[in-house]
Amino acid sequence: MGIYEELKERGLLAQVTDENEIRDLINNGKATFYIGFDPTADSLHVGHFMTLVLMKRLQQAGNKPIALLGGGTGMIGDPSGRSDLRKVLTIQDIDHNIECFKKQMSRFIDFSNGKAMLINNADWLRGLNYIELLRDVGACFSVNHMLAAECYKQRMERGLSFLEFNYMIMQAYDFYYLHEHYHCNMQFGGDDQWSNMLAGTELIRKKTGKDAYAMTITLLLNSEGKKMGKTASGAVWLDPNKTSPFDFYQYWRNIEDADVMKCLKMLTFIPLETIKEMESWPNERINEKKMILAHELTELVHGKEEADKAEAAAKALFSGQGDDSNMPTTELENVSSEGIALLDAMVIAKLITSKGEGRRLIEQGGVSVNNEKVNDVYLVLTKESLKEGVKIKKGKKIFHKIILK
RNA sequence: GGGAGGGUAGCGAAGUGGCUAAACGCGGCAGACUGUAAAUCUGUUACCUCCGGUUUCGGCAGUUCGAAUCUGCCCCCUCCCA
Repeated sequence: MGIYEELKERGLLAQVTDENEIRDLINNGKATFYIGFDPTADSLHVGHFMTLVLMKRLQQAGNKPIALLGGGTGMIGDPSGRSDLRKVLTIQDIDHNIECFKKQMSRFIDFSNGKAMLINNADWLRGLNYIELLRDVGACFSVNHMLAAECYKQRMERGLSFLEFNYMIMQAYDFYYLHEHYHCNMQFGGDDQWSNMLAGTELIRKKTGKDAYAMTITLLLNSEGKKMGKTASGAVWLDPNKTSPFDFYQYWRNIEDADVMKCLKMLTFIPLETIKEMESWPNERINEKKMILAHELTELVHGKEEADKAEAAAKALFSGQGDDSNMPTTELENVSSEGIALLDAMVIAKLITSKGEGRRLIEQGGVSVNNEKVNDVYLVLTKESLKEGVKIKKGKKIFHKIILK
């Protein structure tokens, strides 16, 4: 089975421009493909994770990946599928975010010995000359055609700025540029990028008469049709300082039953035969599958050691066995001799955003300290207990240790 | 440039002088039931030292004993005409 068949089997492929050509290219390691990442935040998140995993798969199959950082396109902001205007980022933000992305990417992609490239499109986009670009590239685009694109549909009703409208042109130009300078013959991306990617293949055809290919990856949606990797408090990040390995593990440990097999197929490197076998497991083993998924993904992102720790911590907390020394912890300094009010400690540990919320939680019986339910809103954690470390449980699943430094 | 309609809590959306910290729905959080799942039911959902007090309805300035609600100016958005 070639890599193309494997990707298909895993449910990763959404749309392709030319199935036969693409199969031939990637199965035989002839593709130099690029995937773009716009630096909209200072860390990659789960949405990027899937594309990184895909890059890795293709690299393993002998193809050459180009990770294109959007230092130029990020200044415009992609309107695809968005209902609102993106916040315009400053050049400092963008460059900072790019540095953060670079560090994280090398975990997944092997950049050694020219096996992969990391390029920033700021290198050519920021220096473009408007008039030249219009004559050179602008002439190749039909506004009528662009307006008909699905990705602008939502925005046609609510307003689309000229700035954002140009995003497609910039992305197409990237593909053309990479095609000319780096022999890039294929582009991958999320399915929401399809229109932008097609614009690129068309531009290349018009400018050079050559064919280039595009392929999109199925967006990772949960059984309710929402994008995965989002929680109430925001995205699930790959940066351990923004989403701890424990929380990352728990995110996957807690996914809905209906999504487990899909995530195993799409996100892990577990061989398909093994996954098929897991599919036949009886329903009682559903939690086992979730643990495998959570461990596997945590290992990919944070390494085996962190994954083991997260798993041990989870086991300790939820089934009372194993070691609880790895649960998320906040260290306090300067606690007065009377100790600190539980509510204050919870605010510091970011378990609650206001004391009002904390009071409500306690009144509703949602807080435990060292496995004892708290009834007193004014409970004070003594200095002595803090030296040993105090285990706070919020709701059913959130555990946090507070300890005196 | 002209005309019309808008901007209310995380989102959607009521309210059009005091009874409104602001209906309702979604989302969120917690409780019950469970399998760290889903579904369901219940409670809760601005902030504080929660008796009580403080700051909110695009912004600023007014009218009034009292304004999300009235007036003026400004900013932003949508639609129609040019």
